[in-house]
Amino acid sequence: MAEKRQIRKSAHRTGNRSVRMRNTLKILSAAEKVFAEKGFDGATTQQIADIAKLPKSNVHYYFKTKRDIYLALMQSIMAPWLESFQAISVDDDPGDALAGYVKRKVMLSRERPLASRIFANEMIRGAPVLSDFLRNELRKWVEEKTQIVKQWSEKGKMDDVSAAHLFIIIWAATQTYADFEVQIKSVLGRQNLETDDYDAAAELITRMVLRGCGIHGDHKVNQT
Amino acid sequence: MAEKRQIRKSAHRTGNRSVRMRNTLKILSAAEKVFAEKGFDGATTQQIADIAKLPKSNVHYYFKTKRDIYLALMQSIMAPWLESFQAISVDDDPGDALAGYVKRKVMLSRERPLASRIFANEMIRGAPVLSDFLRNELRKWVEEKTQIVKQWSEKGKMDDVSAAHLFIIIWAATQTYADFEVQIKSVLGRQNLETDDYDAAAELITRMVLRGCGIHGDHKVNQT
DNA sequence: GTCTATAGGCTGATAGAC
DNA sequence: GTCTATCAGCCTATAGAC
Repeated sequence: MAEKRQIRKSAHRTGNRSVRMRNTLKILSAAEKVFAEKGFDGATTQQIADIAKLPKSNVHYYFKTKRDIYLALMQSIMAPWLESFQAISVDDDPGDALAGYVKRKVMLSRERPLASRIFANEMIRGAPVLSDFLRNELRKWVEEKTQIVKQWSEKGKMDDVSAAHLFIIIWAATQTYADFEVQIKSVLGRQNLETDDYDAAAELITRMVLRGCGIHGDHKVNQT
Repeated sequence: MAEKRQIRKSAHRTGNRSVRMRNTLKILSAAEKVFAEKGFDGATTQQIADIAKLPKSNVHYYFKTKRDIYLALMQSIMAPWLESFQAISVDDDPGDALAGYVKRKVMLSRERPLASRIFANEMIRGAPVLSDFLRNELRKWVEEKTQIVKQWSEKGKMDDVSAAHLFIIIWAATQTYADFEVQIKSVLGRQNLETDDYDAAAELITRMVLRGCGIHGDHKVNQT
C-alpha cells in the first residue's frame, strides 16, 4: 500500500510538473507578444490569457502577479544577451572578434525580435527592473572590454576608440533591425525581411565598425 | 452698440484663444512625458491631467480622446524629424552632408529625448499611426537619397553602399542616445550625459559612417 | 472655459466549487 | 490543476451645474 501510494504520488507529481511546465511556457510565450507590443503598463493579463488560450485565473495560478510574469520573461530574454557577451578576449584578433559579435547580434535580432522589443521598452521606461543589471554586470563587462580595446590599440591592432561608445553603437545598429522592423521594411520596400537583408545589415555594420576602428583586411566571422 | 459688442466679442475670442493655446501646450507637454514613459496603451489621461495641473475633464474638453492627444503630439514630434531630412543634396560634399546629418540627429536626441522615445514606442508597436508616413514620405525620401548616393559613388566620391541600410544605421546610432539613455549613463558611468558625451558620440558615429562609406579627409559640419 | 459627479467598462487579483 | 463568479479599483469619456 505504501508502494501504491508512492507510485500514485509520483505519477501525480510528474503529471503536475509537465502540465505546469507546458502552461508556464504557453504563458511566457503569450506574454512575450503582449509585453513587446504594449509595454508593461499597456499589457493586460487578459490578453496574455487569451493568446495562451487559458482562463485568466489560470494565469494567476501560475504567476501571482503581472510583474512576476514580466520578471520570469526578462530572465529568459537576458540569457542569450549574456551569452553573446562572452567571446571578445585579448587573445582574439580584434577584426574577427568584432565581426563575429556583430553577426551574432544581428542573428539575435532576427531570431528573437520580441525579446529585443521588450528590452527596448524596459530601457525606454528607465529600466525599473534591469537597473541592477545595468549598474553591475553590464557596467563591469564594458570596463573589461575597455581594457581589451586599450591593449589592442597599444599593440597597434586598432585605433584608440571608446569601447563604451563603440558597443553602444553596435547594440543600437544591430537591435534596430528587431525593434524598428516596420520602419525598416518600409524603407527597404519589403513585405518581410529576408536572409539577404540581415546579411546586408551585418555586412555594412561590420564594415563601419572595423573601418571606424582602423582595422583593415578580411575577417573570418567568430562563431560561438 | 454694434461696435461695443464687436469689441467685447473680439476680446472674448482673443482671451479664449490664448487660454486655449496655453492649456493645449500644457497638455501636450505633459502627454509627451507620459506617452514616452508608458507607451500609448499604458498612458492614462489622469496622469496627463495631473502633470498638466488640470482636471481630467478639462483635458477631455481640449482633446476629445486620448488618441487625439497622441495624434496632435505626433505632429509636433515629426516636424523636426522632417526638417532634419532636408539638406543632403547631390551638390553637397558627401562627407560634409553626412557629418552634418549625424550631428543634427545627435543634437535632436539631446534636445528632445522624449520625442525620440515616443517615436520608438510607435515603431515598436508596429506604427499604427505612422504607417502612412513610413510608406509615403519616408520611403520616398530614402529613394531620393539612394539616387544621390549612387551619383556620389559614380563620381568616385564614396563607395557604393546601400543608402537605406546606411540611414537605418545612422538613425539607430543617433537615436539610441535618447531612447536608451539609462543604459548609456550606466555604461559610461555618468549621472547625466553632458555635452562631451554627445560630442564623443557624434564623432565616433561620424567616423564610422565616413570610413564605412570610403570617404576620407576632414569635413566641416553642415549646419542647417 | 472650469469642474464635480458619474456612467459604464475593463483591470489585476482572489475565493471557493469542482 | 481548472474555472466561474466576483471584488475593489481604475479607466476613458461625458453630462450638466457654474
